[in-house]
Amino acid sequence: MSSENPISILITDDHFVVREGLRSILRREADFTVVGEASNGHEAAIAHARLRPDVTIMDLRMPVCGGVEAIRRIRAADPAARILVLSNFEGDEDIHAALTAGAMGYLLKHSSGDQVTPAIRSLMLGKRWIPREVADHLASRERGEVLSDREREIVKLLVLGEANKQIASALGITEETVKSHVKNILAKLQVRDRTEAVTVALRRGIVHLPEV
Amino acid sequence: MSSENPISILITDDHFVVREGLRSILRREADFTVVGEASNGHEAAIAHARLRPDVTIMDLRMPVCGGVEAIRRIRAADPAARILVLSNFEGDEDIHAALTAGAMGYLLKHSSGDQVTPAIRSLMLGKRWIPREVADHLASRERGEVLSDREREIVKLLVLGEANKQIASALGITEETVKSHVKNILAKLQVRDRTEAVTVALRRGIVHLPEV
DNA sequence: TTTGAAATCCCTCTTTCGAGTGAGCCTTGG
DNA sequence: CCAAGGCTCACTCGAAAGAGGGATTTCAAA
Repeated sequence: MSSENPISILITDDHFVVREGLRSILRREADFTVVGEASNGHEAAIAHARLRPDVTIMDLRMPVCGGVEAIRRIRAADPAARILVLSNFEGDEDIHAALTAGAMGYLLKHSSGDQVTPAIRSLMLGKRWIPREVADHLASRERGEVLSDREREIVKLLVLGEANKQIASALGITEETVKSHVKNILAKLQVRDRTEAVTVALRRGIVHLPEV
Repeated sequence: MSSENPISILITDDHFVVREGLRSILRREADFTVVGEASNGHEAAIAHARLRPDVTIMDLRMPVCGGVEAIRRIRAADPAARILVLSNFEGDEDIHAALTAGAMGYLLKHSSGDQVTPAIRSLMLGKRWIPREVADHLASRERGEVLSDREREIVKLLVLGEANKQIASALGITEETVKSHVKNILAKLQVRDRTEAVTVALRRGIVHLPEV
């Protein structure tokens, strides 16, 4: 808009090509200035503290330190920080985690790309930017039942293929208790068995595949 | 190199930001010309037939039609086509499928980005471009046992959480046969149960999570 | 031709899962 | 205070799953 108030932007993404693409898109706006880049959540938090950008574009799935954790840290240091998530993933859990951590906007990478600029301008006006597509996923989470912390913990072990007995000893509880939790998880996720529970949990972003 | 022989490039990726990033990177080379873009495998095959680019940059996981299928089609129409895969995923199965389909190079998106240009130049010299990181994954596949077509088919159903009985009726075979296959799958993937088999298969790119 | 791998099927046996039911303890929020 | 939900455990029971044996046919490679 006005060249008197350049908008400073910090880009966070572990993919070089994506960072480059964002620079290219943002360059088209005369009042946008990319003041820094980070390739993981840890770097992002440090860079934000130093640069205090008007807007931070944040990927979610990054090595070392994920985007959600970075959002938490940044908002803890600066509650007014404006953070725009740009993620591949549309799991309702990812979306919810990012927004409750303090993100003000959420874009999907496969969206047409002409949304980046208006999203940033929206955040600068103090308004959120949540596309309907994203909001729908969030709504589906509210409708469906939410796993408790303990249940989430169990799902993580289910993903590793652990048997109930092993989960029990890992968590220091009885196998009966594990079975009880698993039963509740199956009901909440509306699946028939633990294997389906794993794929649904992965799709919804409740847990992620272990790296390598 | 020489401005007399501009190298024409087709970009295929479903993410706008990535396409933009590639354009930005390729623009720096005076003899590179991006002649077209495609956002899925189907478009890529059509665009390639029309444009006959010197090099095609290809993502693997795309909606409608995946990259591997696109590579097959393009190479069927033009066996000399030079295709450079640029993928997030490092599952040994993805890598193997792309290379046997006819890809001449394989880059990972999280690589530093300064590899794109040399990779293209390498392909133009008729040489492959397989980073050690990628080659290692490929080697790990060769070491480990490879699933047969039938076993792969069964794994797809395992991912959906189907019970042996349901898999049996879906494939028109006996439950005993399914159990036999599952047993072999567990042995080949070196896992304890079907749930772990699912996560390992997903990590290795043997199967993918169903969309939505 | 022999060898081997893949796919099919069968049988036994043990372990694990998951449904069903119930119950005690603790914390949090009306 | 009390209800609600989360976490814990117990017991039964039928249904799967998986280990461990074989066995057959087919088909392609050595």
